[in-house]
Amino acid sequence: MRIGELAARAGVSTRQVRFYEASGLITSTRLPNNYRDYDEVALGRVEQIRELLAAGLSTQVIRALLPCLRSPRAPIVFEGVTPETVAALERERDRLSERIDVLTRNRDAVAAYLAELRRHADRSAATPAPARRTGRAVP
Amino acid sequence: MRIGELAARAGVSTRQVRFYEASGLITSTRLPNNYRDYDEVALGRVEQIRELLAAGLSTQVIRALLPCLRSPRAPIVFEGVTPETVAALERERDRLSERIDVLTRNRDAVAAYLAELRRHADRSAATPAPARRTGRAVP
DNA sequence: CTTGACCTTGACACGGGTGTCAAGGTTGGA
DNA sequence: TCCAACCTTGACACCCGTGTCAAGGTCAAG
Repeated sequence: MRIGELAARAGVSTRQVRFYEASGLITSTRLPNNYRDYDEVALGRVEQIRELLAAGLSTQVIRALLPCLRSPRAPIVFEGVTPETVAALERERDRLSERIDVLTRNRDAVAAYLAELRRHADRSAATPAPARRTGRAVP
Repeated sequence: MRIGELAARAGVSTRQVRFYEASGLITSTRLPNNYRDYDEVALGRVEQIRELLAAGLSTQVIRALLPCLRSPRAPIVFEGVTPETVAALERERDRLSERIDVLTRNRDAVAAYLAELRRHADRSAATPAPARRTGRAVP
C-alpha cells in the first residue's frame, strides 16, 4: 500500500510516517514511480510506534526495542546478535521497569487521593449542613 | 536555601529549577536581596519532578498531578476541589494506567526475547561444534 | 576596596516530534 | 486532454526541556 493508505489506516499523518521511516523505525520498498510501498507488517509497526511514543519513549529507544517486538510468529533472528546488543537490551528492559515503577507509584497516589476526596464527599453528604460556607449569604 | 544549594542537592541545574518554577511546579519566596529562597519541601518536589519527567510525563501533566503528590503527612486540601478537578484527575489516572500497560507489555516482550536468546545460547553451548561458522578458518 | 562566588533576568540555540507549505512528478478518470 | 488526487523532497516554524552566554546586582573574605 502507498503512504496515504498506511497513514489513514494507522490514524497518523503522512509526515509522521516519513519521519518514522527516516528514523529507521519502519522500512518501505519503492514502486516504479518512486512512491513508497508498505506491507501489512509496516501498519502494525506504526501502531506499535504510536503506542510507545505516547507512553513517553523516544524514537531512539523504540529503535533499540524493535528487534524484540517481532509481530505474530516471525522467526527470531539469532545471527547478528552481539553481546553488546544483549547488554543494551537488558539495560532498556531495566529502564522500562524503572519507568513502570515510577508511574505505578504515582498512579496509586492519584487513586488514593481521589478515594480520600470521595470519602470526604460522602461524609459531607451524610451530615447535611454542618455550617458549610458556600460563599452565598444565608438568608 | 538558595537556588544553588537546591540544585546541587537535587542533582539538577539551576536552569532546570528556574524552569520548573516558571512552569508552576515549585514555589519560592524571595530574600531581601531578591534571591529565591526554597524550603525542604521544594527539594522533595524537584526530585519527584525529575522522576516523572524521566518517566515520560510533561510538565503540564505533572502540574495536574501535584495536588495528589503531597509529601509526608500534609493535610489534604478539600477546599478548592471542583468536580472538574476530580474529573481531570480521573482522566490522568486512567492515562497513567494506559501508559503502564503499554510499557509493561513491551518490557515483557523484551524480557521474553532475551530469554529466547539465552535458551539459544545455552543450547549452542551444550552442542559443542555442530558445524559452527565462526568466520575463522578451521586449521 | 577589590575579588570571587553567588544570584538576577533575558536571550539565543539545540534536538525531538509535528504541522504546514511550496514546487514539482505521476496517474486515473471526465 | 486536462483536472484532481496522490506522491516526491525540501524547507520553515512550532513547542518542550535544556544548555549556555551576557550584563548586571549582592555579599563575604582577603
